[in-house]
Amino acid sequence: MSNMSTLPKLIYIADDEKNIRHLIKSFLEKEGYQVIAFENGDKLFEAFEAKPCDLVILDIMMPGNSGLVVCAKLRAISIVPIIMLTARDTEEDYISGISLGSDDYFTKPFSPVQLTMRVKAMLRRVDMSEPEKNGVSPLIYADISICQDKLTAHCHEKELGLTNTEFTLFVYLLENRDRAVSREELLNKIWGYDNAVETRATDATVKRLRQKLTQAGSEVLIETVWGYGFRIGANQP
Amino acid sequence: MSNMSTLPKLIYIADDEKNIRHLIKSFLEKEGYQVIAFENGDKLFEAFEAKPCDLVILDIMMPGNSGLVVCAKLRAISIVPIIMLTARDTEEDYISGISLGSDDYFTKPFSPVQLTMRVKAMLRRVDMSEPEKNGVSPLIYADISICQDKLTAHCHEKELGLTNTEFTLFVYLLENRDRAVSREELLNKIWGYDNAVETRATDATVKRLRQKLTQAGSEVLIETVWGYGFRIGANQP
DNA sequence: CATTTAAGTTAAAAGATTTTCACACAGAGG
DNA sequence: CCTCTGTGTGAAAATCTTTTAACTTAAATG
Repeated sequence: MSNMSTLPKLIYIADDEKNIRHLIKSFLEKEGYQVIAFENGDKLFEAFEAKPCDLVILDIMMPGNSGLVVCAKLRAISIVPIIMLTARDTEEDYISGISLGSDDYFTKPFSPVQLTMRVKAMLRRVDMSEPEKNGVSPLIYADISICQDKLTAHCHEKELGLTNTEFTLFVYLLENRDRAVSREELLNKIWGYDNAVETRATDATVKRLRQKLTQAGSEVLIETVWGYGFRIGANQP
Repeated sequence: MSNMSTLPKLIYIADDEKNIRHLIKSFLEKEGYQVIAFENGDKLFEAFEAKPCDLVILDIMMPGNSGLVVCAKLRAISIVPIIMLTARDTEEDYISGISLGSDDYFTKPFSPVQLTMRVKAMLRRVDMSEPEKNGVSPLIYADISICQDKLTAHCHEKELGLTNTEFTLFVYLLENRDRAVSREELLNKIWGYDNAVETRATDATVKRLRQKLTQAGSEVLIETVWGYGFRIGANQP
């Protein structure tokens, strides 16, 4: 990363599950952010009043004030980007109806890579609006260019029309272009930490991805590393 | 190794079979890592809470909490790389359905050399992401260069297209370029510790390897040590 | 030399893994 | 509700790898 020269961004997390808290914290710290975790939303709010941060991640289901309440309170005093976490099924419907200012939300179990991508994109965006930086440098590989803000992938001006999973997987492979990635790893990073999907789910997604790449006439290919996983590569046209 | 100047990496292993524990331990220690072995996962987890390590190797079938549970617990508090070991057949199906965060897994009996390679690759990767080291120095011998991250071998820009076994065998010979390696040794290190394959398996693999080397026009050759095994060498062109 | 033992070659069999395809299922949006 | 889309699964088909077994060739030995 080249623009990490400025101050590291500060991120607050609130989740009553110690495990999740740590998981998110370590993932984001690896990206170079400064992360402080709280065991409930009220403590986070207190801290925020004392010292505002650049982004907030809030679990909804927590002792004390619900994440929703904290979100509203935060939103009342700040436009800090907020990401909400919800347990699948339990609150999902409830949430989708309400939108009191969170900028995004994830259902558990979420994909660490996707969460990280989203955080990066959000921070990039606020970073951009303050100075007058114009564009984000897209992720480029051979004839493929990816806009992580728009979540689009282009090949020669043509949109690939990737779905969510495909996009995340593709970006992950691209970011690890210098090595082979195992199926296991993909499962954990893309699908999430306690998923219960078969390993072949990766194959299915890769297959669809390959198809779209081929259709678009890209020279990029997802090579198979037999008995292991995949690796990004390109034809020499 | 040139970048071993930093602190030695710390690796935790949990396996109830004393033999396996020691086998892995000695292999990894020979690579310069600091290794601590535990007889079950719970002890490992305790130790990890007290002092985190850089990589974890977990057997699944163990007294006390299953390796799976420990893996999930670890994953919840850390993104430390985890490698799981499973007995073939016994739990494989069971496993394939579950994937709670291990970064990789091996089925017993596994190849010590491959396990070591994988460990090295993983640690190299995390090592790389912290500072801004760019490339990994490839393993080079004569006109052959090997990228252990991509699992590829090149000769004059040309990919050799080695299979898994071929690759592992080749790397092993290359790393022991200064001596002859017996068939027995290869069988143990590459094929695994309690395999039941015929000795001829090595010959078949070496034959294919030689063929691919010749086809690629490499000057590297695998010499035969009569009545013993093989040794790497090269033509003086 | 003849003999014995080891190594190299093959091709076929056996084994694994990946790819493909069709279908089921769930959520999103009319 | 119904339809559409995105996704995961199962099973067959296609591939790719590895092992085995039979046979040939080469090296040592007396």
